[in-house]
This record gives sequence, C-alpha cells and structure tokens, in this order.
Amino acid sequence: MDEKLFPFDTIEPKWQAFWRAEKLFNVDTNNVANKYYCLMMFPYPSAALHVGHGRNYIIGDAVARYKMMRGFNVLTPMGFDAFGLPAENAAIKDGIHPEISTLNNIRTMKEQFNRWGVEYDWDREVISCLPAYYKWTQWIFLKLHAKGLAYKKKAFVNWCPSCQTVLANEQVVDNACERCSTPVQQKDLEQWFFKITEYADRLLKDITKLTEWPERVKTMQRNWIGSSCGVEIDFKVEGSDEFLKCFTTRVDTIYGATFMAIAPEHLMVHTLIKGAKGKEQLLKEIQKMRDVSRIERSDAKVEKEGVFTGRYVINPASGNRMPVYVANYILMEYGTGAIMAVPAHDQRDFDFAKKYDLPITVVIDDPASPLDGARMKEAYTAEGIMANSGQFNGMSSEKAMEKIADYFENKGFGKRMTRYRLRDWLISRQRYWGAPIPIVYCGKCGTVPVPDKDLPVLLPGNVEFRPTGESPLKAAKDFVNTKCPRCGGPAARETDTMDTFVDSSWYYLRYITPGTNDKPFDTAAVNKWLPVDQYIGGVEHAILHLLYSRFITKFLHDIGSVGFDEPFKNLFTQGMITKNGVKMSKSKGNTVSPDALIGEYGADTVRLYTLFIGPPEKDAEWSDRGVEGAFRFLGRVWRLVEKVRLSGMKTRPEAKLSQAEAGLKRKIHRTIKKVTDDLDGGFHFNTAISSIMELVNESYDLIGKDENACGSAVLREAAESVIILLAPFVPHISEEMWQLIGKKSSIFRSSWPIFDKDAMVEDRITIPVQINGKLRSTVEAPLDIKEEALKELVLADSKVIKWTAGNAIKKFIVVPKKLVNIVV
RNA sequence: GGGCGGGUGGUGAAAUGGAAAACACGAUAGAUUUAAAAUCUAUUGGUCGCAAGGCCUUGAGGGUUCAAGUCCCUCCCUGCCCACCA
Repeated sequence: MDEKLFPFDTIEPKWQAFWRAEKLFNVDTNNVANKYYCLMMFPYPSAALHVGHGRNYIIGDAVARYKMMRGFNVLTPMGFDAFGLPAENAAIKDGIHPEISTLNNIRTMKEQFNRWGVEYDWDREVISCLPAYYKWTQWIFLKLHAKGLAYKKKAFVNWCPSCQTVLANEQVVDNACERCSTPVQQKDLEQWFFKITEYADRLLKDITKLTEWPERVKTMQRNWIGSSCGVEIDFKVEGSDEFLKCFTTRVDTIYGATFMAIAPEHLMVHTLIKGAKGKEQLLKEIQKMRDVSRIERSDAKVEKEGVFTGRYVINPASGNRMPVYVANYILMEYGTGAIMAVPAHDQRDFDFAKKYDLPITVVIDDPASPLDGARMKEAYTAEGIMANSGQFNGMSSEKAMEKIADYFENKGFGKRMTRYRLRDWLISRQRYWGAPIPIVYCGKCGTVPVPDKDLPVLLPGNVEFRPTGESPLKAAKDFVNTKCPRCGGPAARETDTMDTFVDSSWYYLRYITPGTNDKPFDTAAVNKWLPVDQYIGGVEHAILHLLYSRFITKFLHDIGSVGFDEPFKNLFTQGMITKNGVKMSKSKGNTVSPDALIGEYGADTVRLYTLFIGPPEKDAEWSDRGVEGAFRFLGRVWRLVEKVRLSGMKTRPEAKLSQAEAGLKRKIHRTIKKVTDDLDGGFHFNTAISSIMELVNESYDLIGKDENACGSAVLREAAESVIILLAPFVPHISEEMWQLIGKKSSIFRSSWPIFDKDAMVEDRITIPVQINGKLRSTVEAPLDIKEEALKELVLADSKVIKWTAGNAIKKFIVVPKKLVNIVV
C-alpha cells in the first residue's frame, strides 16, 4: 500500500513525545484518591517481540488510557523479569555475558513499547537481575527461612551424565539431553524448597475471595492445590518392626488390597530388599525404573513394570499378607510414595495385577450385575455394595467409607487426613543467571543464613561460561570462599540460585516505592495502592506465577509487611495469537514482527487490529489482511473528521433535526453506551470497535443523503464521539484529530462521554412475529404499546393471517418490546 | 494420563433462552482512473425458484422449552497447560 490515508508517520512520534513531555503516565503515589493500579505481567526480556507479545501491552495500555479518561489516578508501571535460562544458554553458545544480552534486550523492548504508543511510568521501572532488586528477593528468602518455610531436602532432578549438569524439563527431549542426546538420569540432589504446602488450605479457601477472577483460572488453581480427604494407614512389614505408610481416598476398598506398590525412590527400598535373593539384579531393575522421567512414568499408556521385593506387609483389615512390589507407576512425589493396590477397583492396579498374576478380590459389588474377579476385563471404580469385607458386608460403599475410617481410628491402624496434591515449591536451580541463595555453609555452625546487613549476596560478574559442566558459580572461588557470619571461620557459599518465579512473586510491591534501599517497599504506601486493581497477562501463568504470588503475599501479610492477603483484585487473562493455527514462536518460524507493519500502516492500525481481532480472552488467528482493514477504517474516520472540520463554520442549529439526524443522534448515544458497557464489563474491545464502525457508517449515510449534513451539529457530535471513543485504542490519531477539531488539551485529560438516555429512545419499534417458533412476519408498533393492542395489530397482519389460516390459536406469547410467538 | 478451553459462512467473528451470521476481511459486478492504488455503489450461509417466496443451516445424536448457537445428557474433533521455559 503506497498511499497513506493519514499521516501516521508524523503524527505518531509527535504525540509520543508529547505524552512524555506532559508526564501523562507519571503518577504521584501520594495521591491515592481515585487510585487505579493497572498492572501487566512483566516480561522476560526477549530480543524480538512479535505481535503476539504486543497483545498484552496493547490491551493494558487501552485499559490504562480508558481509566484515565474515566477520571482515575492510574498507575501503570513496567519492568523486566530479567533472570532466566535463555540468557544463560545464549552465554554458553555465544560467549556474551547474560547481563549484557539481557540489558540489551531490555533496551530494544522499551523502544518497541514506545513505537506501539504503549506508555508506562518508567520512573518506576523494576529489573529483577539488578542487585537493588534481588537484594530484596534474598531478603524474602531469609524471612521465609527464619520462619522455617525455606528448607532443604533431597529431590530428583534430570541429570545428564555426559554434560555433568542438571537439565530443565524443556532441555529433555525424548528422555535424552537436548544438547548431546545422552539418556537422562534421575539424580537426587539436596534442594531448597519453600513450604507452600503450609499455606495450601488458605490458598484453596481464599479462592472464594477472588470474585473478579476468571472462573477457569480459579478452577485450575483449585485442581492444582487439589485437596483430597482420605485415610493414612500404617501397614506392618512382616518380620520387622517397620511400617509402610499409605494414603488412600478409597478406604472402603481396604479388604480388596492384595498387594502393595512402592516408588523406586522409596527410602524403604534398600531396607526391604536387604538379604533378598538376586539383590544385585533387583537393584539394577529398580535403577532402570528410576532413570525414566516422572512425566513419562505418570503416563497411563506406559507399560506397567515392577519387581517383587520378597517381602510382605499385613493388611490390617483382612489380616492377609500383601506382597510388596517396587513399581514404575508409583511416584515418590505423590502421597507417601506407597500405595495399597486394589486391583478390582483401580485400573492401574488392575493392569499390574494382570501382568504379574496377583489376586483380584472384589470388595465393592456392582448392584446392577455381580462382579467376578477372575473374569473382570477392567476395574470397577464406581460405588456399590460391600462384599468380602468382614463386618462391613452388605453396607453401601459410601457408608462403609466412614465406618471403616472410624474403625481404623479406634484401632489405631490409621487416621483421617486431608492431603493436597500441591507439593512444596522447589526453588533452587543449579544455574548461574539467578539470584544467589543467601546461605553459607560452615564446618562448625552448619547452614547459616546471611545476615540482612550483608545483603545483597552479589552474583559475581567475572565467571567462565564453559560449554558444558556445572554452574559457573561453583568454579568462582572468590564467590564460594567466604567467612561464616556466625563464627568468622572459613565457610562456603551456597552456589544454587533461585527460581525466577521467586523474583516475579513480589515485583508488583516494588513498583510503589521503587527507590527504597533500606527495605523492599514502604508498607504504608503499598497498603494504600494494593491489591492491584487490574492485573493483565497470559493464561499460561494461570497456575504457577499467580499461586506463588498469592503465597508470598500471604506470607508477607503474616509477618506484618503488608496489610492484605490477596495481591490481585481483578485478573484478566488474554488469549494468545496464533498463526497458521499454532502459537507464534521463533522455533516454529511463524512470528509476525510488528516493525514492518508499523512502518507501513502505523502503530494505531496495528493496535486497532490487535484489539479488533476477536475477544481478548480467547486465542486469535493473525491475518495481515485484517490489518489493512483496520488501516482503511482509520482512513475513513480521518476523512469524516476532515469533512466536519472544513464545514465547521456553517454549523446548523440543532433545533431543526431532520429524521435522519435524529436517527444519527440516537446512534451516537447508543454507541457511547455500548462502548462504555463493553469496556466496563470485561474488555470487549472487539465489539466496542465494531459499534464505533457502525456509527461511522451511519455518519457517512447521513452525508450520502444530504451533502449539507457536513455542517450539522449532530454530525459534529458524531465525529467528536468517534474520536473520543476511539482514543484508548488508537491514541495518536485521536489526539491529532482532537486537536484538529479545535480542542486545546490532550484527549486523555478530557472526560469520557456520558450517554443521554433520552436521546437513545425510539418511539416506534419493529417487533418480529413468530408462528410456532418460526419467524413469519414483523409488525411496527409504538414502543409502549399495550399487549391487547399489539395482539390486535399482529392478528390483522396479512402474513399472520396467511400462516394461521384455519388453525386455532393455542397460545399467544408476548415478550414485551422484543417478540411475539403464536402457537397454533 | 490429568487439568482447562474451544467447535457458528470462503475467513476473523457477533448474538441477557427471543429475528443466527452484526462488524470486518475476502470475493464478484459496476462507478471513478491513461493505468494501478485508494475511494464510492451493489451482491455475498446453503438450496429450490423467472419471481413472489419456500425449505435447510451454529461438530454429531438425543432431551427440556411456546422458543435452543445459548440449558441438560451421550459421542466426535481440536487447541493449550502440567512443577528446572517464563
């Protein structure tokens, strides 16, 4: 497209500079009257932003500008989630230090925001990889540690034996290292955890407080935390004083437990197989199971594998001996890492029992057709009538669940408990590019937290990035060797760094008082501005980031650092932009760069199309053709405003409205209402924009009918309304047009239009008439017509007469002001 | 495997249980132009019909209702997320 429909290339830089000079987006946080904290999830600094990334910022910018026009004191800060694996990988590959590449990327991104016309209060910028920020990430770690909520235990990691390094899940491809294709092993390492499970009940319960969150996000969080009520049972190991603990939600099936299955990583494995025949072979088999990643093992399609330990436990209910197997489908991370296997009533146990020829005892019978263990083709998992269960026989399984639990608690075989699927948050990473964990290991004093006054523990800059090997921090002797803060003796620093999710779980607090260097944030100021009024980001963060942020907020609340216990009041999760049906990503080679598009059509066009593409909470397919459509629409608006401006002198008084003008007047006020409702009721930008398009079309219709209409006050009102309603979406061209029609100050300092109810109403309406639910005719009637009069009118209609001919009317349904349905 | 979404024209989509397909893209024809672009006008779910008009149509099949894209049940297809990517 060679021709410019409007001079966007001069308009856009002009207004971007204007907003900066006017400090339009700089907010005084001392002024809390009418505060509105509009927050977008801060991004990982990536070099090449595509239009899919743009959606998040464009939505956020439109919301911020709209709220500004509604008279709010809007805070929209931006920052960067700047630690992370990609920068470190790039350093290994290209030898560029992560800090340099990260800060470069940040610069590029800020230029892009600027070109989009996406504005922030940059005085509040927060960059998580800078010591001024991560000092306080470390401080939060220490606070958690002091409360016993940061602790160390062994956990399994993906380990590449060739590279001698820990692999992220995404670096594991087909159970092999992505770099050298060596099969990945599962290795247990000492790891740092945050005890988020301590907060599981509150995180679950308080979801009900999040009334302004999307239902689907709340459901995902509920399922993720996943509480289940059940009974924990102690099984005595035969010929030993040891017990194996199992948790079950189906204690009603206890009499049908015919074997026990434990995870290959279970701590009791070695005790159990001590002295077993063929122990070496057993160990080899168990190791083989351990070497398969947990994701793969939890797939139900994977063939069940197991080995018999040679030992038995006693079923406390039936007294039967149950052989103990080590099985690949049992995960140490879930429950106790051991299950009582009930083949008749659990499909996975059933598969395993079939394979290893273990007894299948029916204890819950199907009331519809009696079950036979020997002939079953699959497990029966529904409720039923108790069988083979001693004193509980004949009871409903539902009732037996409670009775058996009572019985077990009385006998001391086990106890009721609520377990959560949620596991503690593993926060240590064997990586360089993250906030160092502020811990020192001393030969005399043990694990010693770094005192607050010694923060931050600086990440050393001068390290070697070898293409393979351990975290560069281990080799940085100046960093590792230190003095014990307690006894002053020689000590070694922790070389693990923190998960970047720790950095991002509190950044929204830092924006309020970003410069403070004696505390992470000012509590009083934070309490005035939070919870965040509107949080906007991708649905891919629905679980982890949002859950971690809620956890950290609750913790900070408990130690008195903040006065609220939920950080985000309203949450909006936008869908992603796809191209050719799949998510835009560099690896798939289907990204669309905004730069060329902005060069050709301007930022306003790209913004308008991005908002018009579809409902913002849903995924949307990008089309370059659609961008042209948005461009042509803006050209159409520009020309309309030009016409109105040029005829501005001969404005006719409003008193003599023609019928067409009265129609346009109604349309103006309906549009104002529609756009306002769409923005207030869930950011329906797409339908808001289409209604503005209709208003523009009707304005042209008026000119088409009557050239003199250009000077009409109603048309002028229409043009002004279009400009102001479009302003949040296409800010540059709106400012320009606002100025062209003679307004003196920024459109974002003007107040949002208010619709006039009286101007909206029409005195006559068209009412559809259905016969047996099918549309057959329409009648025109006064708006306030009485039901009787309407009935008369409808029955006199020729089409109605034709369609009802000869049939008796059974029912006459009138939906006031909407529709009539006649049943014959 | 588990969890969460989605399925409506050639395309993106719209529709508090009340006129399915608004708005836009694309397409076709015409106007304008030396020509193109841009602009303007008309048509555009399928089907039968010269027309008037009829019949069909929201992944498939059932149900509730005067009325179902929307509510309920069964099934099919598809996208996304799953703890060391952020």
